[in-house]
Amino acid sequence: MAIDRNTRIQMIDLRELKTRREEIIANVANRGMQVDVDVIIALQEQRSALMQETENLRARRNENAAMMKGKMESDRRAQLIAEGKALKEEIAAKESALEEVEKTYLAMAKTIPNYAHSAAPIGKLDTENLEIRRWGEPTRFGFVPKDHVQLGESLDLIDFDTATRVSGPKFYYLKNEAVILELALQRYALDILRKRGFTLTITPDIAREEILEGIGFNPRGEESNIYAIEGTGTCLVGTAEITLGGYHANKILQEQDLPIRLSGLSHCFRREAGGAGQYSKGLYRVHQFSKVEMFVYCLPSQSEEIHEQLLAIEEEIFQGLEIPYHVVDTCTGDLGAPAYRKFDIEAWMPGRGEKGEYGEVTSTSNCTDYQARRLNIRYKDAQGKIQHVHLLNGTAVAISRAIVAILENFQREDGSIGMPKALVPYLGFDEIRR
RNA sequence: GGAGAGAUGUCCGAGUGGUCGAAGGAGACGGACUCGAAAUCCGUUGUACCGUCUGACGGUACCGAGGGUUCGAAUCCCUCUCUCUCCGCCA
Repeated sequence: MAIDRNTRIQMIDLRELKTRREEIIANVANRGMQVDVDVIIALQEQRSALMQETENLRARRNENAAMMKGKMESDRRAQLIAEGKALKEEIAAKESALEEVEKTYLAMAKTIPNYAHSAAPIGKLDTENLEIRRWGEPTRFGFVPKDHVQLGESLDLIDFDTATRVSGPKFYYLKNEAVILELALQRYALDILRKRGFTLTITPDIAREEILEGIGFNPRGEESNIYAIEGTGTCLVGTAEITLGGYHANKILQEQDLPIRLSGLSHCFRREAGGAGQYSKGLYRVHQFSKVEMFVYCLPSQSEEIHEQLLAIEEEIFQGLEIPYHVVDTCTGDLGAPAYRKFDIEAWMPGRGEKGEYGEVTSTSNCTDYQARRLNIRYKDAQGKIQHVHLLNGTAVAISRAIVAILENFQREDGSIGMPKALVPYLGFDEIRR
């Protein structure tokens, strides 16, 4: 019965499936994904045909029922009832056939990724991302620098061992000045966002599975990075992007209210299943961290410009922290299904790898209408036409990774660590020393 | 956690199984009146999908969600979710 309710669950505009077929096929290939577009088109046609047949039958049923409103001879009535019963069976059969086709159609259609920006570099691996800008030079030391794990231990700032005993691997206690540093970073970022017109929020750390799916996360299954909470239909959020995107789910927004800029401070939980490896130690990849996230709802015509603005804010934040970084334009294979274009900031981390490396600290994506379609977030334009909004997200500061960058870049030969000037007012101290 | 009440369009709110996509009111929009405004009067005012000569149109679905009964369900039955009130617990 309620089949067409599910048709909302789509990502790209499926009405464009046939008209943009070549483009979609090329995009799937550029992203290194496997989606058989022609099978989906065939299913779409089947679905449409079955729908028409079903609807015609329903029209006849309605007509038949309407004829029985008044009084009539019992013979006539008995005849109409018999016809109605026959129709009912036909409809049920047709509906279940339709449901079958529809299920497969939608399941496959959901795997089609968003279109990609024409300027996004084409490539499969993150090593094919394009460096578009570099700020500052990698920090040089007149001594052998330590990594943040050593620094955190010697200065009694981070305790991984106890956290492993209490909570498991990839958890940590922040201690002493590191606690103040976390809070200072949060406040520093929030103050900048407030000046840039964002509404500040602290979001729930738990969200419903539908919302996770709408944003494009996969709440279930082996490969899922998400912690599901048994028996509740909810999950621990992987990022406030989820709760900020869910904020206006199923709403029709007013054009004059756009763009809506939200920032969210939340904990972020990642299972990182099977994520052990070279960079598994330390704060870089952990099960729980705090993050200040930016999220924007806007008109389609605004999204590219706002994407640049989000990147500019991220750069402002890291320049204020005096941390050398570069910006990469993420290649098609590394975009993920919802993103149309994505920029990452990778900060210089002296303790990473042999001689220091850049490591991702922020990421900002323009998801165009892809998430909005799933979350059913629309706006009414001047002509009264209802259209999907564009959604963008970006990291203001992921605290754990920012701490990695600060500890490693600001370390001194005597083992103490200086602090970025911009943070001192929030910290109440300008170095960490034992 | 226990007990009870409820969920209808942008909002409030009515709705004996057929005449209900849904009364009435508010709001919004358009128009009349006015120098202008208020008041008054008239009209318009949901979304999605399928089809189409893509234009106005035709059809189907939607009264919290899912299922059932019936020739026919906003209306009857079952399940779930959410909201409110009271009690308990608690930061």
